Amino acid sequence: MTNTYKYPRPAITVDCVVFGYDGNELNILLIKRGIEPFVDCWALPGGFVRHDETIDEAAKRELLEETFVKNIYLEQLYTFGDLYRDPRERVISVSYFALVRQEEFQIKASTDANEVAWFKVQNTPALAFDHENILEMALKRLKNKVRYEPIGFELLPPKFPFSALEQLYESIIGKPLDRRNFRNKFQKMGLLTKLSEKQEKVAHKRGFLYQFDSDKYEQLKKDGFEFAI
Amino acid sequence: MTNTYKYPRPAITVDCVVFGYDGNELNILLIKRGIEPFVDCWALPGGFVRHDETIDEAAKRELLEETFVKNIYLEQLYTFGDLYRDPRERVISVSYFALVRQEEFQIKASTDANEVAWFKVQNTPALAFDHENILEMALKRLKNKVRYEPIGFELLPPKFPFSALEQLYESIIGKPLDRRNFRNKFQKMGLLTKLSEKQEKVAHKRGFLYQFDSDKYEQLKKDGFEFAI
DNA sequence: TATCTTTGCGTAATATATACACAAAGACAG
DNA sequence: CTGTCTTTGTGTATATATTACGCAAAGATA
Repeated sequence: MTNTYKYPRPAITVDCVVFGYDGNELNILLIKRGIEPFVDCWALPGGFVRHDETIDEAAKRELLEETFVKNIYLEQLYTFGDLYRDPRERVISVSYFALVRQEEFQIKASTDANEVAWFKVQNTPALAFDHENILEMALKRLKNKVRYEPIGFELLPPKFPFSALEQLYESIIGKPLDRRNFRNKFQKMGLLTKLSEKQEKVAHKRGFLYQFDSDKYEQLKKDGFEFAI
Repeated sequence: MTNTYKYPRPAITVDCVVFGYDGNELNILLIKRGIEPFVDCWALPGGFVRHDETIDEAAKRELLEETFVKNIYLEQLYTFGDLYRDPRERVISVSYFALVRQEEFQIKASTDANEVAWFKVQNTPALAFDHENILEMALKRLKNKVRYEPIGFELLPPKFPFSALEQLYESIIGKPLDRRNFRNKFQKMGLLTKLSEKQEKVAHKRGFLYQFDSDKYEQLKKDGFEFAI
């Protein structure tokens, strides 16, 4: 590293891949752009990094502005730095990967004259810029990560029946799991607390609700436990 | 994303964590800084991203300038964007993670009046900026990655005895492995070609040399094979 | 020729992953 | 209130993978 270089410098943005689960399918949050370039095109929520905030703060802020949800699972994904990602000028984008409980989430009606909507991951529209690449990378990361870290719980409500957990895993991994083996494995891990409450308003036998025990998880990790499914 | 923002903008750098293996220990390449800030302090090789190159190209270029090695294993690691990483002004750094065959490598004597040297990973000096954080992250990534992708071969010479492979894995993972189980596992995978050549100039029974068969690996991957050790 | 170090190999014991089926709960329709 | 439908809840046998472990032969050196 020699001396600080001069202008022109690339602009820096953050883009967030926000995953939600509606109890049925894995969804992703998109906004419809109100301005050029790619006006009226769907895109990942994101924006410029301010000079007085870290990149993580920028991601949190953008997410809050778009989703009104705090204390979300958020991690950095990858940085996209090709030359012509943005037709206006050079823009380097640090992408983030977020998981939200779609239930708790209120879609903000048209910020900056933007539409905001959930799309099924399996059925997304064409996206602005290189956002399809970003989404693809996020999906890969989610699929890998869900198998060796208990991040699935970030997508579920705090109390859930076992079947919800299984369906979530199936929809992320993309293939069916054996229900009995899945239950056995999870139960042996001891990360789930069985509540006395049951599901309500279901047209069949009601299942018990469970809670993820994050304290227990932290404790087990210290002893070398490795989550895997 | 609204409109392109104005100056001031952060500067963008790349920093490379270059791992090498000398047949005995895992090493990392550092340069001694010739200018302020952190003059005379050891640091990761890196530098500013030019306006006409992608960030990957910047990393490759910096690496070539420092190491004279091309066609290296190189992947993006993480982007560091805290406000005061660099005391001069705001600098966002995209870090990369590289593996080189230390044998093939020629250390360039004092570029820009800089010293360049290999350090044992277990015995690194204090580093400039937040480079210790970057190194820590790179080490974690390496330890994880070496277990589920055959990247270890990037550090070894093209022909190596089985013991070299085992020692490499042990020094990366940081604990001893059972020699027989390690061999069995690797041999069952079928990724190694046994050559008719043997080790030379060793004061004990000479072992056969092996080669990593990357074509076979690509082929197996297509059929759903997953490398793991 | 004895000594030293490393190579090269296989099997038994244990743990983990997979495959698989049936009875009970509860809503709803008739 | 009875039958039907769907989902819940559970256990075992089999196959597969992981771990632990010891001994003879090669080759250099003294």
